[in-house]
Amino acid sequence: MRLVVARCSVDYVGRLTAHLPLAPRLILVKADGSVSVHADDRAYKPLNWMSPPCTLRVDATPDGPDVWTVTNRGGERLVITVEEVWHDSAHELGSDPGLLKDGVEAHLQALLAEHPHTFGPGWRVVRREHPTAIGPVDLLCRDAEGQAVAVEVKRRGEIDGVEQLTRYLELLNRDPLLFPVRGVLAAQEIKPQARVLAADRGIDCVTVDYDALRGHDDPASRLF
Amino acid sequence: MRLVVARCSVDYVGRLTAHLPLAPRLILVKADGSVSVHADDRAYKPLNWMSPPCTLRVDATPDGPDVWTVTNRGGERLVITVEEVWHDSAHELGSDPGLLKDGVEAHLQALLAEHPHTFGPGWRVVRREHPTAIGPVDLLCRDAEGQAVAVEVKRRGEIDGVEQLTRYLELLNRDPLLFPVRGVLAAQEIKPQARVLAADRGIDCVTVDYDALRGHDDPASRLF
DNA sequence: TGATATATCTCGAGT
DNA sequence: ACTCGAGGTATATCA
Repeated sequence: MRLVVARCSVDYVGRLTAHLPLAPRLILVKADGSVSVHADDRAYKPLNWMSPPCTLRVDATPDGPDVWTVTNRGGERLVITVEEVWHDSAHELGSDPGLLKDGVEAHLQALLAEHPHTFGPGWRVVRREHPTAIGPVDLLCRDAEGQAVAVEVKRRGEIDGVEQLTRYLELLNRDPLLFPVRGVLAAQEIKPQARVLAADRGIDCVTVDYDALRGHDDPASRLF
Repeated sequence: MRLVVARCSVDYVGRLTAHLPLAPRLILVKADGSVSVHADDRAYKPLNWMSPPCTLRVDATPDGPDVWTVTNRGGERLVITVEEVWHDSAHELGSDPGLLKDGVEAHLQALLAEHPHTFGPGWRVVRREHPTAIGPVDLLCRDAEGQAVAVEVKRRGEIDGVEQLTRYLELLNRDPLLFPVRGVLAAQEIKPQARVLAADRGIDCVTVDYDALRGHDDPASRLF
C-alpha cells in the first residue's frame, strides 16, 4: 500500500463525469492496483476512486505536475494531476484474513425457523428455502389452522421485499397441494411504503425483535 | 488526517457484530473524527469504520497493546487493538472544495423536462415529481393527443424501473382526471430484460442520448 | 428528525 | 459475462 499526501486535482470520466479542483488530499494506491482519493472527512466513501482490476500510469514532466492516469477494462478513466507531494510512503501489508460477521439476514432466517411461534401459536415450519421456479421462498409454514404461509425474511422490509413475495405467492397458489397460500413479510424494521403495498396485496407484516429472539436461541448455532 | 499503519485486530458491535483478526492494516483518522480501517485491496470500502459524528478514546497500556475505542451517539462501538505500529503520521489538509458531478439522474430529468419533444412532437410536461401515495412520478406529461403519460427517468433502465412505473400507473389510472395513463421508461441505456417486461406491461422504452440533449440545452443551467 | 430515492453504489453468489 | 440480492450500505433531499 502506497500513501501519498499531495495537492492534486482529479478528473473522472466513466459512468459519469466528475471533477475535483486542486486541493490537498490523500491518495491510496493498494496492492491490487486500485486507487482512491480521500478528503479529510467521511470514513466510508472516497471522493474519487478506481476499483480493480485497473492499471496506473504515471507521466512525469520536468517543469510541471505529474499526471497519474488510472484506467480499467470498461474504458473508465481517473486522471490525478499531482502538483505538490507532502508525503509518500509504501508499506507491505500482505493479504487480510477477512471479516467475520454476525447478525445478517441468514441468521435472522435461522432464528425464525427455530421459533415459528414468533408468527403465532401453533405455527410450524414446513421447509426453509422452499424452491420455486423463480427462486427459493425463505420459509414455507403452516399456521395453526394448517393453511400454507410463505414468509419472506428481510433485515429491513422495503417495497422490493413485497414485490418478491407477491411473485412467490402467485406461483405457490398454482400448486393445489398448497392453495390457498398467504404471505408474511418478516423484518426487524418495515418501511411505511412497504406496509402500504403489503396491505394492498393482502400480505401481513411482522416486525421481529432480533435480540430478544437471539436471547432464546441455541448458543451452539451462533457464529461466535 | 492521521495515517497509522499497524498490526491490529478490530471488533465492531452495533448494527451487527464483526471481528477482524490480528493483521497489518491502514488506520485512517480524519479531521471530522471518523475512523476507518483498510486492507491492502479494494478501492472503495474499508474493512471497518465509524462514521462521524463519533469520538475516539485511546487507552495505552505499558506492557500491552493500545486499545482505540470509537463510539457514536447510537451506541455503536469500534474497538481497535493496536499491537505494533509501523507508521504514524499526521497531515493538515483543510476542507475540500468538493466534487462536481455531471450526468446523474437529476440532470437527465431536468434536460428531459426542458425537451419533452424528445418523446415526440407536441408533448408537454405537466409536472415534475408528481406526487402519489407511494412516491413521486418523475415526469407527468401529455402527448400530442392530450393523453396523460407517466415518465420514469433512469440513468440505466433495469427491471426495477419497470416495476416502479407499473405501480405508479396502477395508482394514476384510478384518477378519472388522468385515466387512461400510459407509461414511458426513459434512460440512457435500457437492459434487454427491462425492455421485455416493459413491452409485456404496455410500457414504451425511450433511450436518451444525454450528450446530444445536453448539446442543445441552456449552457447556464450546466454545472461546468 | 424521519422517510425516500440515488449511487461511478460495492460486493458476493449463483447461472 | 450477466443477473440478482444484500449491505453496519452511505449520502442527499425533502417533508
